[in-house]
This record gives sequence, C-alpha cells and structure tokens, in this order.
Amino acid sequence: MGAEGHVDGTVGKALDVLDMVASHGRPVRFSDLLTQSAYPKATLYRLLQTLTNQGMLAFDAGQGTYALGVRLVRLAHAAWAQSSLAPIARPYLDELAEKTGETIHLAQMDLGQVLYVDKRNASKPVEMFSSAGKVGPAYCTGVGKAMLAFLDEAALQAAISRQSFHRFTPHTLDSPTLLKQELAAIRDRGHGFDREEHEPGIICCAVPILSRQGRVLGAVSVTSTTARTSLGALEESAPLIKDIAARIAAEAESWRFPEQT
Amino acid sequence: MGAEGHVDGTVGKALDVLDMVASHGRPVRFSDLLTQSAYPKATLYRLLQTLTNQGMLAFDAGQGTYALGVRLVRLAHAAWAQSSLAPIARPYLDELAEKTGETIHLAQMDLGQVLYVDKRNASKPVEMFSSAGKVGPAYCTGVGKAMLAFLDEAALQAAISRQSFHRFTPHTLDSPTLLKQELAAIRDRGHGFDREEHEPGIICCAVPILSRQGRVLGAVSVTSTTARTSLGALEESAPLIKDIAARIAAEAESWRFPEQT
DNA sequence: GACTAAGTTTCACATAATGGAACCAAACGG
DNA sequence: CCGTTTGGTTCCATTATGTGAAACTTAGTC
Repeated sequence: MGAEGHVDGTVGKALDVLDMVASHGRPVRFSDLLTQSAYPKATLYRLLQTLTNQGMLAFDAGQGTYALGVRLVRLAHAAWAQSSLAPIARPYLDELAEKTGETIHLAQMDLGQVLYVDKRNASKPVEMFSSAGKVGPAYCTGVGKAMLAFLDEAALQAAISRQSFHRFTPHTLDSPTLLKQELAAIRDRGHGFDREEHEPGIICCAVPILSRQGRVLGAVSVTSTTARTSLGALEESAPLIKDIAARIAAEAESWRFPEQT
Repeated sequence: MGAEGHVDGTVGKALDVLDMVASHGRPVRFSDLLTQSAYPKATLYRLLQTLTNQGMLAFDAGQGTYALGVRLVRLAHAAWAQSSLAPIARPYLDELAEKTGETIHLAQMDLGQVLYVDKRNASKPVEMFSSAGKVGPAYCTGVGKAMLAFLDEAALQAAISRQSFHRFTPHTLDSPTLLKQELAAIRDRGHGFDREEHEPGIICCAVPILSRQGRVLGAVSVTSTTARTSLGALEESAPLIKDIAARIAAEAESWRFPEQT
C-alpha cells in the first residue's frame, strides 16, 4: 500500500487515472502517466486497460496514446441534464440574455471551484460544451464569490482552503482575509462583482441561486467589458438578475433538486 | 445483467452502476437500482458509496436519491475537447450552417450507435450540450448510415448486430438486408439520406468524414423538414457538405487524430 | 405497539487487485 | 551488427479488497 490519502478502492484509483488523462488535455503516452502517477507500472497498466475496455479511454494504437473516450461524453450528457441547473435554467437564461444583451454565465460549485454549466454569448451565439464543463477559480470570479458568500461556515472553510489565491490581475483579492470582507459585503448586498479580478477588462455582476432553505444551488452572472460598460451600469441590472435567480430557484425547488456539496 | 459481456473487475461494475443511474434520466432511489441491478444489496450499496465519495454521483440526503455528479460534467468537457471531432470541426460547421441556413449535425460512432457531438440549429441559435452527447440509432439516421457505409466488414458486422431495427416510421429500413443495399448506394454516391426514416417529416443529407486511410472519423449532415424543402433540393448541397467533410478530415489528420473503434 | 419496507452494518470467506521481477520488442549507438 | 537502453506487456505468489448472506437499525403503517 502506498501512502495514499482517501483514494478508496480500485475505482478510486481508476477515476484518478481518468482525471490524470483529462488534465493533460491531449493524448498521453503510457510512460508519461507512469512518471507522474506513483502507481507501479503493472498496476497503472491494468488500470488503463480496464478503462479502455470500458470505453472511458480510447487507445490510439498508431501512436500508443490514451485519450478520454466517447462513453464519457455520453455520460456527461446525462449528468448535465439531470444534475445541473442548466436544463431548468435555460429559458430564464435566454430571457436574461435577451434583456441585457450581454454574456451570461450559469455556474455551480464543485470542490471549491466554479464549474460553468451554461453560457449565453452576447455576440457569438453558439459555443457550448466548449465552455460548459469548464472550471475556474472561485475566489476571483463573480459567480464564485456570489456562491462562497452564502455557504455555511464549514463549507466555506473547506472551499477557502482549496483556493490558490493566485494574483491574476492587480485587482485580484489574494488573501482569505480580503476575500472574507468581500463576501460579507456580497451577503449584505445580495449580489457580487468581478472587478477585473480574473482578467483585465472583464467585469461582471453575479447573483447566487439559493434554495428555500438558503442552500447554494448555483449562481448567474452578467458579464461585460470595461470598454463597453461600467460596473455601475452593470449593477443596474442586479434586480433583474436577482429576479431571474429567484425564478430559477423556484423552478429547481419544484423539481426537487438534489442537494450537493 | 449477463447480457453485456466483459464486466471486468470492480471498476467495470462501478461504471455499470453509473450507466444505470444515467439511463434513468432522473434521481433514483437505492431500491429502484437494487431491483434492476442483479448485484446484491450490500455490493450495490458499497458501489454507490464509492461513486458518491468520488463525486461521480451526488446523493440527495433529503430524498435518498442518487443522481449523476458534477465531476462527470467536468470530465466531459475534457473528453469532448480532446477526443471528439467537435473542436476541430467547429469553424467548418459554422460555415456550413451559414451557407445552408439549415440544421447541422456532427456525429461519431460509438458502439454501433450514433453519438452527436455538435450541432448548429438553424432557427434557434443556442441549444447545445442538450444535444451534444445524445445518442441515436445508426441504421435510420443520415449520419449513422453515412458512417456505416464506410466501415470495414468486421466493424460493420459488429455494428449491425447492435441495431434494433425498430420501425420508427413507414420509411424505416427495418432489416439488415435493406440496410446493406442502402449502404452500397451510399458508398457509390458518397452521401446518404434520411428519408423520414427516424421521424416523420424530418429529412437530411449526410456525408461521412474519412481519414486518408479511409477510416471513418465521423459524419456531418444537413437536416430539414419536408414542410420546408425536399430531398432533391437538399441533395444540391451535397457537394458543399462533402467539401466541408473533406476539410474537417484534413484538419483532423494534421492533428493526428486518435483512431477509435 | 406489532408489522413491514428501506437502508446500513457485520463478518467469514474467496476473489480479484497488487507489484516486483522477468520478459519482449523496438529503437539506439558504438 | 550486435549489445544496450527505453517503452511496453505478461507472470505469479502474496494478500489486500471486495463480496454477499444475514443480522440489524430505522422510519413508516395499520
């Protein structure tokens, strides 16, 4: 037994390997995985074999590389449809996009990170999957902070401990202390901002989607650029965003949405 | 579930359970899974626990139901980006959509079924993910038949054995014999049709995407309705679709696309 | 307050994962 | 050309891991 943390059982390891392949972003050689994996040769090999048999990985015989398999895409569709807010929120996002004419993001919390599950792009219409499924930092995005602000103490602590606090721009809040102040302000206001904290020139106004019991289900945001508008102007649509968020929450509630951490 | 053969090891079972949850399409109770799973109570229970720990499933304590977890959505993004034609094909599909003004599908083969990986919708712009990741029958869709037509004998045989040949409409080709005739015609022509074989009123013209060695990478189709146009009219865009398919193939080639069965 | 259905835990047991080492096959280099 | 390295696959004794019948604990019912 290697000195591993909470990787329970064989499936844990298998999924770990999956993640490893995913993180590379392109087909990987066996040896690449071997060097970074801590698993012994034979074990890793069998794990890869199994995953390939199962269609979770695709092996390119020509190049000897492994890539994520299509079975994953199929599963993902189901996952997206049944355990994300996206299908429920769709019409509301459409409405918000039309009314504001700006880019809309719908996100959920996933292990301290922001997981984007849907998007409406102002100018270029279609462009999905490519952005749905993307993850981003929680501490320096509008949706991230909006969700963090309404987590209970334990969950917040867990989430904060997972943040990297990398300083993307001069405006990034790069410490737990600064972040907590900001979160308090967001709780008061009911909405948060991204003041070019993640990318220069990109600003947004975000609102959490809360269940009746105050549980954080997700967040919606309206994004724009400093070139086109200002934070003040964006804030004017805060009531509208809140309305949309509330309606999404209500709909989710009636659909008996599973609680997730 | 003895029907499907090689359930290798624990991960095989775990993934099997995942599929089971996915197939329900909505949160499932433990007992529902139990009745249909053939796994004994305790085993299924532990499997579910593990998957939940791993974030592949989300457990709703309030209702005692399991749903697919968000980790899948995250993985899917990577899968879609690295092992599907979609990211490569995107600009070409845009072009095709613009030129034809019709609905465009991009599909790949997955275990004898058609897996849609991207779509451009004529009228309603955004509506993705909802359809990317969807699967459909191969024997009665344009993209499906276009791909089947260019499989080698072994792969074709394997694929055909997986078809249900359900008679969706009066036009459905509901036997291997009929299908094989049609495939020969498609091979000659270089493009195939859907003559309302899957849904009444829906027709399309589809072209396979082939690698230089003749391997089937996927297929593109232009879809419309009998109300709006005719097969003959659709066929006029066949050369255009072929051109697009060829360009996608070329691009995929240069990107050293992994071969997949 | 007995009865049932749904979910969770236990525990003796056997299967199935483990990993060091041997093996094979290309590529390399002298 | 033949020894050597690198990258990948298979063996096999060892034991950790997963197994599932049955016991148990809730939570609902009548």
